[in-house]
Amino acid sequence: MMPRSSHGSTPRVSVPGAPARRPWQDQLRRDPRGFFCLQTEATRGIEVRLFLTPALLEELDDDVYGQILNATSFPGVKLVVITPDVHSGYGVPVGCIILTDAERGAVAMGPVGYDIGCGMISARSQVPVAEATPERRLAFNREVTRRVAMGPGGGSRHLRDLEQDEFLRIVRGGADYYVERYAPQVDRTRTERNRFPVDDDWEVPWGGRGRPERGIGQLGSLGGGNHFIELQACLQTGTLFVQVHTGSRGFGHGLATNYFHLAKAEKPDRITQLDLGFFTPDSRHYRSYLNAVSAGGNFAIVNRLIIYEQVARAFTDVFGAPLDLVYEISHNLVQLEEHPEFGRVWVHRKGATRAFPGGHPALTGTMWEREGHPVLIPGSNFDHSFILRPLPGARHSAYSVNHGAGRRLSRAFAERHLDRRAIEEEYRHAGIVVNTNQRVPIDEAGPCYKPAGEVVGCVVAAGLARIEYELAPLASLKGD
DNA sequence: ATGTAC
Repeated sequence: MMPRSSHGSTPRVSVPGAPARRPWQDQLRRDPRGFFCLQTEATRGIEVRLFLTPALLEELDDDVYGQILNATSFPGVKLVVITPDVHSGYGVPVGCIILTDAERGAVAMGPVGYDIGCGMISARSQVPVAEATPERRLAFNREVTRRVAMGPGGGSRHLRDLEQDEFLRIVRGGADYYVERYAPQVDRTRTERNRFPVDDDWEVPWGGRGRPERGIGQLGSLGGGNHFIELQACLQTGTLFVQVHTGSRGFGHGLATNYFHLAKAEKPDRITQLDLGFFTPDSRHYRSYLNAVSAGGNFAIVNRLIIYEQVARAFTDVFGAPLDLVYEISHNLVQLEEHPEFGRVWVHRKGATRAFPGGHPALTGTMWEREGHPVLIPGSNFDHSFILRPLPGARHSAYSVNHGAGRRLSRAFAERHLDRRAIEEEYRHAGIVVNTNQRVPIDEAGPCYKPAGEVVGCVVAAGLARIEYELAPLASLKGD
């Protein structure tokens, strides 16, 4: 039996204090290419493209506007794109893409964030959905819980006591090194990038502010917050899928913290928080920070591969069949790309996912060159997730789409106003097994997120991507 | 996001 759509029953919760109409909305003009455009004195003449439905626009927090203006404030910005899952971040919105000039522009820190390289990995099976009985959903969660550490502070279970030298080889060599040395069975062609290049003369700032060395013992651990592992039913194939969301743990966080303090020391008058931190090419830390992003990105990729292997073992134990990797991709990075309108640019994706359609030069010679690479979009653990394929229209959004449903309720608001018992009962009724005790982290529950179908619908309507697979949650694992 | 602030 195919599970029914769950997102339709996600209750709309009105956000208190949001005025019915905000003046900045009146400055938006509709562009015939399928987005709203904001280009004013306040944006310094920089074009901001907003991919939003009127309803999603209506519910935006007031401070998102201020954060959009922050996003236009970095030196050498050429374009800012807002995705339909946008919500308030720290200084720039989560759900934005910032293009800066590759030769003279800034590489900005906030638009990469603390969780450098955070992203998704998805796998599919040929196991019919009916095999996932309630008992097996719980068994799957138990088997995964045995193999993967979850929650803040969680440590590595499979690369314990890693020597610093070997850790360095991993964060320098990325998936190329990891797969060759540890996991030759993993298909390396199914990652967004196998390895971000790290200069030989760059050194991890061991012992620096942020202490990135705490990441050494964390390879293969999930983390907390919105990181998760999920067993899913695919509506198109009628088979089981699995999806993982995780990032660079204490390593990326430590690197981001370290370089933020260096940026602050350089421009104490201007840079007061990570979100406003940036380096221009004349900074002595410019190349060094880019190396840190590469190393953090490599950690995140390998972290996802390790967890995927463990989840695949759990899956095989419970369902007696293998998982096949679909794709691995980040939504928190800065990468050098060639853009038809803007030339060579640093593309910062903060809660946004790369979306190269078929025919994009960067895909030439890969298995994705005709149809584009898969794009992995999680919904909440009470809602559907999606695997998309980019379309040529994605050139208007800097070859990017959203990264999820987008938060709608703040964690604090959720803790205060959501009814835990009622929510846990809803999950039980929907047959969604949460962890091994059905305890739903309340600040991560379904109502905390926008309806994924509405958000993805906006991306589809704008011609950025098409839906390849829609996935309903069966079992959800979250730390913390 | 994060050995959950300075």
